[in-house]
Amino acid sequence: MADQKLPRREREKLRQRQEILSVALDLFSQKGYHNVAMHEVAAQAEFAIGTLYKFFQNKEDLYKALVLEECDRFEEILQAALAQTEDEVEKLRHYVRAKGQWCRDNLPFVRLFLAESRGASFNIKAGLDDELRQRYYVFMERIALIFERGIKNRRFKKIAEPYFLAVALDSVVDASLLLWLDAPERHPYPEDPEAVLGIFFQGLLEA
Amino acid sequence: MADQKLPRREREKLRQRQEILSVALDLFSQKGYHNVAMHEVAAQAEFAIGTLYKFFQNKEDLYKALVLEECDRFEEILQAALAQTEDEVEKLRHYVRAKGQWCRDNLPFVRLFLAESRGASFNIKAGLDDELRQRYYVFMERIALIFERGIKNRRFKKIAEPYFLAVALDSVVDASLLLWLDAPERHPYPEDPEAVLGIFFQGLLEA
DNA sequence: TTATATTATGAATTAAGTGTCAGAATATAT
DNA sequence: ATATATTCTGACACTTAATTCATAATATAA
Repeated sequence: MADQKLPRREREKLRQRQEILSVALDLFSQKGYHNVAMHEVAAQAEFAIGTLYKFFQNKEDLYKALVLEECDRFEEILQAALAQTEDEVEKLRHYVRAKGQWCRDNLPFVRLFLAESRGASFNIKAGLDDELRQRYYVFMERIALIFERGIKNRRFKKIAEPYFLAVALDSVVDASLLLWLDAPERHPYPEDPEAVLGIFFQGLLEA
Repeated sequence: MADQKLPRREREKLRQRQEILSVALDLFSQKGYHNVAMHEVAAQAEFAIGTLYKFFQNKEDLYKALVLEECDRFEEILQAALAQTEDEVEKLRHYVRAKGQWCRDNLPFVRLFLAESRGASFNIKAGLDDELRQRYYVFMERIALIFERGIKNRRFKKIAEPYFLAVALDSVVDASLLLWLDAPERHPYPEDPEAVLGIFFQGLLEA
């Protein structure tokens, strides 16, 4: 971050912006986008409403900024995890572990995302949905590439299309994290990525 | 349905109720719950607003009725599919096929569900979310039982806990249907349940 | 046919929440 | 210290949409 290079005033502003986003994330994730009034965000962040409108054109704009900036960070972390090794199996392990870790570190956002992300409810015009879906597809292509290379290498059998394998793996990771989120006492956090990957690596059918 | 036993007036009422629910489903699935006004539902269904409030206490109540009744039908169909055979592998095939078929037959509801179901946005107090989650868990237990029996039978290797296998399978089915929904030209409808089940049945790793 | 009961109607009420803007507060420049 | 520019403030205007209820329409009974 080049924050330090900016004049004091600008840095101050950035901090305020972050503060607003952070408060908004908390409130949205607790009560849902539609049940949070701009007044509430303002009050909680200790600004006047008018000030929020200095930073964000409107409520939707605030929400978009929140989601997109959070997703940027998420993607960076996953990229970094994938870059750690060349080995296909290891890449998958890193991916699963990093995704889990990030979710653990960003619970409020995860909750918000689960609650609102698919939300045609107010995103239909916003186009945020499309942007996120697009990003998701692009990322899945990356994971698909790992499977593809693994298949070329003869490390993997081609039990399905690489892209479908990617989406399937990702959705099982989500499912395992969701179980943990919903009932941590019954489904402890899946520390070991093998719990998920085992399903893909080993076949279910007895020979 | 015992509709025929009811006096004419009552049957008429039931039909009206269905009509309202059907219109509401269409509108909600197209524009999202929050972007549909009761006025719109009334207009589309050719009733006065007041009439809607004869049938449903309020908007949320209407939505709940819609979702719960639709889910009832869904569950019935899946139950029926599972009851068709005793063979574990066949049961899984029937399940995957029936779920896909139902989704195909109920696209508007599927869209609505994807858009709103997780929605803490307005369900937090409604408790609908909890009810649906509960039902989901109960249903997953049923699928888990299939895996459990298969493991006991030595038809399946125990590559993971039965319950987790159930949730994983279900989430991969969802993922494959979602791909089709989002981009039917690129990801054709998965007619053959083996496309999904193959991932579970065969292992990915080369021996 | 007339009286009575039931049901449907939609204008009016109420509530909630977004976004504006004139003026207050604060910062910067001279 | 004063003038000027910038930023912050929050009361309020305005919109939107849920719900109510007095009245009209319709059905049923006598």
